[in-house]
Amino acid sequence: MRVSRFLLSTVRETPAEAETVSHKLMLRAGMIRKLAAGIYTWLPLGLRALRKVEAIVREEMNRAGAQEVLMPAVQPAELWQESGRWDRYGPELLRLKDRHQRDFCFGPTHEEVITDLIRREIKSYRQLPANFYQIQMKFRDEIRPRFGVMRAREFLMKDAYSFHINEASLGETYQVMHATYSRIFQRVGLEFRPVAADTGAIGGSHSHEFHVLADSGEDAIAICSKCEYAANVEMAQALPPMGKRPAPGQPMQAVDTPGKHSIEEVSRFLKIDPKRTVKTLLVKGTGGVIALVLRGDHELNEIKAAKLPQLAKPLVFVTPGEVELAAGCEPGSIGPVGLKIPVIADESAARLADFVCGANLNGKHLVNVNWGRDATEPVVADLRKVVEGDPCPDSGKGQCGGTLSIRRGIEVGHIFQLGTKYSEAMQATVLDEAGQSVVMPMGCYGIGVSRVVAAAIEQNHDDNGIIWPDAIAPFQIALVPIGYGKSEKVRETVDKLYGELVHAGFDVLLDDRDERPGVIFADMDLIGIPHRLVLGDKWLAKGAIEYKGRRDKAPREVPLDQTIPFLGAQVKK
RNA sequence: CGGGGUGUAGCUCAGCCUGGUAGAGCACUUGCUUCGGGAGCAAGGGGCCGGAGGUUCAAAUCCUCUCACCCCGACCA
Repeated sequence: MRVSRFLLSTVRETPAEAETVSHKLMLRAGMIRKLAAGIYTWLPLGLRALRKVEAIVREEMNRAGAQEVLMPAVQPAELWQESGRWDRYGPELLRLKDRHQRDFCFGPTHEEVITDLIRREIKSYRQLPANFYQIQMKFRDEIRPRFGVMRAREFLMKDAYSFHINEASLGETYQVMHATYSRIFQRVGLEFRPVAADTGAIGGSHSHEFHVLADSGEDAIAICSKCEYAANVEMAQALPPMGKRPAPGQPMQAVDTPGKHSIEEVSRFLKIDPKRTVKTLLVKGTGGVIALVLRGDHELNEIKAAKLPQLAKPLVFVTPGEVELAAGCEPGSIGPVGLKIPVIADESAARLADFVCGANLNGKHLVNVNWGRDATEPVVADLRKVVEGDPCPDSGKGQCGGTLSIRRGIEVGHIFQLGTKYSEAMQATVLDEAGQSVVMPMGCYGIGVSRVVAAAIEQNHDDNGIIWPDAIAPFQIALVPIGYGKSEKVRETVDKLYGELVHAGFDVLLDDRDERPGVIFADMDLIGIPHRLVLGDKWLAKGAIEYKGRRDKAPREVPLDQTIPFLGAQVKK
């Protein structure tokens, strides 16, 4: 492609609306333009990257034996009423009426449509297992679209749905999809982790999210230094500390801590490690108020806490007034000693001896407190968020000896074992070997294709712009002539080389504009072309060409007649 | 949906407080010079100041109402 015939809409100044790096760079590089909140046009440059991601996804899905279909974006309400989601999905479902006032929606996902299709088309266990996918625009009327295409309302998604005769078959396909997703993100060229995820409202036994690691990611992920363990921090199990609780030492004693409330204030005032203190949080239980106790340096994991049977379903903290009633003091001075309400302590807090806690009296704390002796032995549970350096729970496979580090991630894929949630509601059955009607267990597997593009930029950029991984770069090679308009020889040589490169199968962008070199270099860096060739009269005289990889600090010289084999070795296909 | 903010040239913004002929830089067009890291000079095109009402002799500016967009929270590929 020649730049003179390509819509290269780079802008020097960052549009005010953009906040994140990928959003800024996608606008500046001329990849996308906004039409409305969360709704974007993909310009030629952006679409090239998007299509490359799409192609990799399609190849790997096909390789995994999935069949491509294309389902309608607009779907009749009846299907959604049948699955029960017409009412449950809420305002995120964009609803519309046709000229006959019949209800439709713009598909945010396609479980209903595929289940309807399959219950009509598949009758026998002989046709199973079967896995169908599509790559198609979805619409979700997000409360707050942001970060450009990272969280758009309209976005390109690969969604796949598998159907099975039994759970064992579902488990097998799930493993295949897990491996397929890993291949996909590996090929795209991103640093990623499959992460154990909460099955939550959707139910089912297994779910993994695939996260691209990037500092700007919205999710915190705990990753093991030694093994493959990775989990959303919300999910990551905190192992109980090793060994037994030490025996009580000193007798308990009340101390004045005037005006000191937070753990930080109290521990600094008493010159004590926050690890020797506990914090007490009061929440609503199914009966009355319940106290949750954590070690001072730990934070409550609200997801874990909400799962405790003793607690009210959405986790609710009590008001300061209710704290006064239950503990007899302000929130900064609560402690487990003498509390008349049930106490649930995190494993680490329960393992402390001679610790510091609030005295349930304003301005006072207790030191050398011990469970059993001073405070009632608490119910023990895993309540806290894991922190950097925690031992790896090792997916239950024994001790790997690694420690956890906390990284940020962008969720680009999610795989689920759905079970029979939809097939049951919509009566998708087949006959098994014995001629019995069986409800098909299902799996579903999504990849945010357009989000992958943004995530790739979040992970790969510098001050000058995007740095594409070779596999999804809109162009692999930037061919930059110096003096294209002036030097007949340069033009001839560059045109010839361009033809040869294209013939050799490279995606080449020839910048044949009558621009100063600085402008061209800046543009090529901004749009992130991973390999750059520069040719001018001074190189021609040497019979050589200049090559620079986008990440390289300095360019190097390549004999002109070696250009193609040289690039063959440089460019990853 | 709650809280905060912004709408003026294609982009980034000034002008608004204190009403009186709509501006700058970048981008765009033309010419000349320049030519390995976002050039210089000159000339030019481009605005219903988000929209609707009002106050006033006079409104980008003051008032009311609307719409759109952005940022912070709960959701998700």
